Amino acid sequence: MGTKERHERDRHRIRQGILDAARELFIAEGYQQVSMRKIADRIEYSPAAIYSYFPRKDDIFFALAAEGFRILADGVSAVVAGVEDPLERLRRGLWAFYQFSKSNPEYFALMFLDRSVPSLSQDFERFEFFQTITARATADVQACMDRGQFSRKLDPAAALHVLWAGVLGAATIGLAQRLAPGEDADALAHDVLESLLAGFTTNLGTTFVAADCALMSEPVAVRERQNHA
Amino acid sequence: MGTKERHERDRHRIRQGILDAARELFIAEGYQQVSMRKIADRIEYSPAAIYSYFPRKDDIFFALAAEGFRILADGVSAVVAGVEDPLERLRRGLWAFYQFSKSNPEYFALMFLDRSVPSLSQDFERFEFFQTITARATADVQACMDRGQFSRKLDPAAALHVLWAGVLGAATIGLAQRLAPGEDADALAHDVLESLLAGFTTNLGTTFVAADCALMSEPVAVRERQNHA
DNA sequence: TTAGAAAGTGAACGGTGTTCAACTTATAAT
DNA sequence: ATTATAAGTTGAACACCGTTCACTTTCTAA
Repeated sequence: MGTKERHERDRHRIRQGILDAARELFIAEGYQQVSMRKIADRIEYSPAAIYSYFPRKDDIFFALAAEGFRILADGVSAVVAGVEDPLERLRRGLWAFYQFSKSNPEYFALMFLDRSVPSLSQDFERFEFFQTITARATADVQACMDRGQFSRKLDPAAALHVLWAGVLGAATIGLAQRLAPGEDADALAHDVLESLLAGFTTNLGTTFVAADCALMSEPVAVRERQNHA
Repeated sequence: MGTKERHERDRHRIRQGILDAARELFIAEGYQQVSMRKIADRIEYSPAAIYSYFPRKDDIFFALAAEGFRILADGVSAVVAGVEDPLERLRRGLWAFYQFSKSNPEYFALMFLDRSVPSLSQDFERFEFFQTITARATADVQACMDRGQFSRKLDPAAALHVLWAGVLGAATIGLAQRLAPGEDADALAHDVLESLLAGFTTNLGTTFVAADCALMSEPVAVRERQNHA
């Protein structure tokens, strides 16, 4: 009979309980404040019990990041759905990305900023996120090129990365509160996005390969003179 | 007699020793790995002794971040020195910023990414960095506008923030290794920078105020349905 | 020489991630 | 129904962490 199945269901239920507790702490107080003991308190288990569900604390955050990618992908999809113009689709999708950084700052930081969960770098869920979202977005860039809204010299995948990096930077600044007081993070994100899109209409020979990159590479000598007056 | 002065010198010397030890650990192993006890071991004092020089651990990182801003400002200044063309000055300065993120990743993360040292948000040294560097860079943007290299509709300060955000985003992606394998962070940074500069030549009505920002603001509903199959 | 301040320390507090021998519980086989 | 075995859970411990504080040492100034 289905005792095995019941067992599996129970395990899954507890696993979800751990994730739920972790997520609540994580969203409310941030990555640093989530501890195994706090999670254990919340689910009324001992801290050691968690380790049979998640061998390392990082694995919990890996799972949360996977959730984050799903949430982001859903959000972007929802915003883009039904919009015909590819340029407008790009605009809205990227703006949804920025909005995600505002409404889910902890998720955003975990997914794109934080380097203390190294397993995230070769993420699996991120790969799925890339599949569903970037494939569509790359096609949109291509469509913009075909329609003459973008320069035909662009590499669509590279161009998308550029847009992504720009919005990521604006979101990061907004999040880290590294703006002078009075600056508006929304305006910054908007301007970055529009500037990049405007740049893509230009066909003034941007190569989008690392071609003339070497010319700029003369690295800045910074490691010296760390002691000042 | 100068016993008072000697005392002050001694205190300064030990203070520097603490910073040196912290910096070595910090550069070699990252923010997370620096502990008061490790610093104390290195300078052969007890952990408690540090607290009379730096009341909180954060204060050490605040001081390190101040160093970082000095190093960055010097690096950018050195690269920009002697270059006449304002556009080229911007290009080189921003590229130096990107290079800084590669050669001093821990400094970069501490200064621009990390949110766990909240005192950094209202930094004093950062203010000086803004004074020296952004004043000059803003003037360069203005010069580019005057020469017709940039659209005359730009707000120079806002435009500089946009450039900064773009490069920051590319640097962040390079640092967090959130790129698909095979992608080149240098090429990305280069492309972001050139795309933005290209966008600034366009005068297709980018307002650079949060004006039409509201139109895009329809926030993405993401907080629901966090449980999937 | 001595009073007093300054500097430095050891031990502790409450926290962290993680491990492991032991204990309890529930299943499966006899 | 009893027992052997597996699964699940736990308390205690280990080695860390930032920080505090009573105490000792060291040095200066009177």
